[in-house]
Amino acid sequence: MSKKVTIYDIAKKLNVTAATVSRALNDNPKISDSTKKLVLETAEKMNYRQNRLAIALKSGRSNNIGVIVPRINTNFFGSVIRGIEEELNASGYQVIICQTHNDEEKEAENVETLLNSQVDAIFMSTSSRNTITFEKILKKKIPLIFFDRKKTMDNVSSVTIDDFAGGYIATKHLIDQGCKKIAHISTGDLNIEIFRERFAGYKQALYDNDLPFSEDYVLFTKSNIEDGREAVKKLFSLKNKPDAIFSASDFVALGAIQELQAMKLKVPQDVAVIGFSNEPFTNFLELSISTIDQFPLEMGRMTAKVFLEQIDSSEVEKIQKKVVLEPKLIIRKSSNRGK
Amino acid sequence: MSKKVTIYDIAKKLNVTAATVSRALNDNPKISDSTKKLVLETAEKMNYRQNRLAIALKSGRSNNIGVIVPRINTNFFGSVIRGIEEELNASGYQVIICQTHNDEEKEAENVETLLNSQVDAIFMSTSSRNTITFEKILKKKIPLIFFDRKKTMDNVSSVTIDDFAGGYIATKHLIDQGCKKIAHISTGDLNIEIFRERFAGYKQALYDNDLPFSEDYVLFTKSNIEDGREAVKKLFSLKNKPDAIFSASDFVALGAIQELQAMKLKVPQDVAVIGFSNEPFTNFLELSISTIDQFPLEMGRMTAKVFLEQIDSSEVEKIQKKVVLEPKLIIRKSSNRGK
DNA sequence: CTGTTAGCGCCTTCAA
DNA sequence: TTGAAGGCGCTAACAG
Repeated sequence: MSKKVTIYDIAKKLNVTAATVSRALNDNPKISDSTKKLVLETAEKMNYRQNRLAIALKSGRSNNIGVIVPRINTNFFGSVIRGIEEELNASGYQVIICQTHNDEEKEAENVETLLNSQVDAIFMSTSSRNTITFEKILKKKIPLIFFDRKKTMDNVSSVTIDDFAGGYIATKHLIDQGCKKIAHISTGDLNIEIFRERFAGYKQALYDNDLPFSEDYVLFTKSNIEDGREAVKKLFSLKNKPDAIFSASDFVALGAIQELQAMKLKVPQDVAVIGFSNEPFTNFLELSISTIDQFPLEMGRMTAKVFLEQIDSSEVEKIQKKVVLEPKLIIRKSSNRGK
Repeated sequence: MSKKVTIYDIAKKLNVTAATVSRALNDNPKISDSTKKLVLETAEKMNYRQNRLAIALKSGRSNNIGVIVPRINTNFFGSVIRGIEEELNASGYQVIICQTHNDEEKEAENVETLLNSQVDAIFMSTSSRNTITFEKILKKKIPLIFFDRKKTMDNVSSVTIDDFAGGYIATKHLIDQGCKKIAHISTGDLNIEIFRERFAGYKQALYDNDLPFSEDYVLFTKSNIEDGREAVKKLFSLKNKPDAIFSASDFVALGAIQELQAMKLKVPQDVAVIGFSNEPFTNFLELSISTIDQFPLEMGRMTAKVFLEQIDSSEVEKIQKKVVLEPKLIIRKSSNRGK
């Protein structure tokens, strides 16, 4: 009652061959309705369950997709993965999760393992500087799709938001509130495209509105609350203090606000603040935080869709699709001076 | 350069047999150092990568673990999965994620698919009332381990927190603050053990401290902020209004506090509030919310460990281990009246 | 419509 | 120490 039931077992019982059983199970037209029905019934009765491993080995397709993220327990990545899982599951795929903790080596290991597992594609939000790991994937002819933290490469699809636009509209919004001395706190280094883009959007907005750009107003930190507090301490020790902060992270924005309030500065009157990501907590606060929505759920769904389209299409031409979602400005109390 | 390299390819190149290659690759002692070295080098050179599917089919072990949760993009489940992935990855396992959205049918489907995929174990936080799905798993002799939302069954391990204790210490804490009319907002129905336990802990604490229990003070809702607001409206339309609320969800606690403040009631002076889960946002608020920490990361790690121990041990006796973590009371502003 | 055969990539006896 | 052969469970020609 516990050992595995194979198609041979049910073939034996019915005095037919395994091929017949296989055909019946797969709705193959070349089979009589009577035997098909018989097979299906006994399969049910014997509690048969197909072995996807065998099918995978035979067909060369595992129906598994590998997803690599820095870590899974953040709202952003959790939501992206949720979107991926939902979309893919409906098409019969399963999702294998890997975390890198922003470690390049770990990321390379994960890729290696996923390739060994014969995944049909790899979706990733990369933490790597170089691209050799990715070339390994492409060499294997398996689709690689970036989401959020992409790397610009040929033959690779990606789903991102327009981070430049995100940085731009965030900064423009602060300018519209009357701010003239806008600081920017960036998280991570500029090797990561998304942060480089947000920074570029910030600069462009300043430029377009005839505001000077100052190196002193740009800080690079990690993405923790405490980093936000530290950043504010530094910014407000300058002789020429800023009157607004555009943070590339909601957590840093929160820390910044906490520190500003500790310094008895009014938000948004004295200093307007806007974050990035629309983490749920930004809306729970008494002083709710303005931010940029990245639509992680849609990003995940879209990533899955891009893959599904890609495999549906003729293998002849490799499609590479660069989907760019529009970020959305969400104005809340931390930056709203009522125009 | 792109087609799959198998052990046969490298065998051919070396004029040996695939078996020899296999042995070399697996550090089999029965092989000369020279050929082993040669094989390893050419394998490297030819960019050989083992096919885990084939090994899985051969060995009957896929080295994949299925994890089933209601949904992945919450801090709690995200953190549990993170813990699981970290612990398991170190032992060469990969994690396949499935979401149920609290739907029993979906859960059954997920189990079915995972079994077909020959996962070596299933970890789950169940949304089901009945246990027939689980019996299918056990019949297949593959380990089933519950975490958080368990179902009491034989031959099944589980890792949970002591939800009874959680409900108890939360309620006791409110009593210690001088509250006498303590309401309880439960999320989900009482078919889910964790909520039943928290509720039981609440009642026991009242009983032990000679406080009366009243049905009027117990509400069942979903787990959204809005539900918390609604619950408070109901509770405060009673003639005999409560002076404290123990919510089984942080989100509901937040909604409750918002509504209380809207009603011009002081928290914690007029009404003390405590939530459950220690969602990060509870600590970000100006009026930080007291809560019960469930140690999700540890829970995930422990779940993985229980599994690893289980397979290491002799197969003869099925170990079933019921690990119960101690929840921790976290006192913050929403309930702290300074004794 | 059904049976036979072969093979996906690997490991593991059993011989040599 | 190495080779030969069989099989994990399934599907896909190719026959009949």
